[in-house]
Amino acid sequence: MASTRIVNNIRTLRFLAGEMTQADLGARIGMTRQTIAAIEAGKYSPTLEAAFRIAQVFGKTLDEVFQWEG
Amino acid sequence: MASTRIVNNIRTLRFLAGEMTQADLGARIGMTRQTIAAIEAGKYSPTLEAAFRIAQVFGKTLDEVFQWEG
DNA sequence: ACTCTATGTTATATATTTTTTACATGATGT
DNA sequence: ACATCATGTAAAAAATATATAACATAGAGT
Repeated sequence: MASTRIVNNIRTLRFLAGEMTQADLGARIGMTRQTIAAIEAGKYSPTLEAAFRIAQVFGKTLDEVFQWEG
Repeated sequence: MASTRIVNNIRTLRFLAGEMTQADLGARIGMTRQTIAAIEAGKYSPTLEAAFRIAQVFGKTLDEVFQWEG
């Protein structure tokens, strides 16, 4: 359960995108709502490919969506 | 063996960083040289956390190191 | 020719992410 | 009160990433 040191603003981005739901986001990128929830909660860090797909939905770069607390 | 659609310039960055070796890079971020080799070759996409560590070694942002062929 | 060093590659094991299924709760609407 | 919807959460299975160990090759240096 190694909670990651990566934070993200997916929640905010969903809100700004017309209150897009976790399920909607998941459906758009072929991922379940549970996985979206876990990533938002920082339970584990997604695959780079998953991260790219998420960022693309919001038209953002990776670094705009995810930040690393080195 | 689902080869990923993510490309990277780790190889170039290693070269520019004084021909840093795969083993050196791996040691710096706690990863084996085999894993570095596989990532360079695009055999699979790294974890977002692994990607952050790699980018940090070269002082680059994620998007400068990894690009997505959407 | 020999010895290093860096890299490629493969097979197997371990760790981590993601899916699937299921149940729970709070908010909203009828 | 009831139904619906978004979210939280958890356990087990499936998929994927990473480690470890081993063997191979090509290049540089002696």
